[in-house]
Amino acid sequence: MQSRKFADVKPPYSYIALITMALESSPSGMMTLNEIYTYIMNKFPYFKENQQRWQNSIRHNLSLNDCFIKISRAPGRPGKGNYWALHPSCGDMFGNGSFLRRAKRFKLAKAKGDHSGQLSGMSSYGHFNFYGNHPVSYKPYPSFNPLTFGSLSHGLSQAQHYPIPHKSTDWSPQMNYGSYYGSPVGSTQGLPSPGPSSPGVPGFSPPSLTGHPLSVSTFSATHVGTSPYYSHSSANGGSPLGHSASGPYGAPHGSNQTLNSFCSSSFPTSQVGGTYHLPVTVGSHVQPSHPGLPGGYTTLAQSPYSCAQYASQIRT
DNA sequence: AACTAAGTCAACA
DNA sequence: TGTTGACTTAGTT
Ligand SMILES: [Mg+2]
Repeated sequence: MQSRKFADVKPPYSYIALITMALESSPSGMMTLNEIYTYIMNKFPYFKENQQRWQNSIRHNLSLNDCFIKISRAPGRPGKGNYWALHPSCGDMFGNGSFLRRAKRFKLAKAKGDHSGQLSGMSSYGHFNFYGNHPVSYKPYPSFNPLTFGSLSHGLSQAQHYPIPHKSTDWSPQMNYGSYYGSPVGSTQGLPSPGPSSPGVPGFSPPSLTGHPLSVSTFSATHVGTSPYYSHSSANGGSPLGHSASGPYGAPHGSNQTLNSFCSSSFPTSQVGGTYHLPVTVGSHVQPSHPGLPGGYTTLAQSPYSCAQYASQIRT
């Protein structure tokens, strides 16, 4: 009788739930608009149709709701659009047992003057630094010791990480929709699959992407080997990272240099306009394989998440 | 019925 | 791609 096909039934999730589902599935916690589209379409064939309509709604929701934030692309990273992520304090938005209608919206306190960015909701991230729109001075989180990062200039070998767990909502359809996947309630069929692991990149030990993209954390990634990347570069041309090298990196492409790279996002994320920018505090030590040649230091990348971005970029 | 979350259409940057 | 407003639909109280 009901020859209604799976793809004809609208999934029992609001657009906000769908976006959240997509972002949670991302190892980095971030996705571009198009990646969100793709995720939703792949997961729910229903959205293969009427794309103009629902994709408009997706954009509308991203902009309108404070639970979704915009994170700029890493400098020099090609591609269109910014990244989107969950606001680190939006908590569990579906605790009321409905993926269609939340009990309350997640709303930030009204922006007064220019000192907005304060939260109205309870944070589920105890260690999150949030200094959203603070104009000038950054105030580190209590458990964050600025002195920890004083050693940047002599190379960081220890990882300082403030673990902030990824969110992992159980997206199982609710009671009334238990048959959505054509299987008993409680089945995990059709649920978001763990995202692909970040690609490996020479010179970078892939950082573990646990935590929120905006979380303050440091990690180290040491690698010894050939460094084909760090030739002298200007603007954003020479370096595949899109940064200009400031150290004594006159070495020709492909020459043997010992590269000890580390990443350390030591400063709070900044917010300019509505857009968040990841810290640019990643560095590397270069020790030339031939004695006598100077080593050096340069700023290369951003946070672990930026590194992951760069990683996929370099891979190409 | 009032209140509020969510969906649609659409202008515009 | 992203923001915003006007309007509609619909769930909660
Ligand atoms: Mg938003």
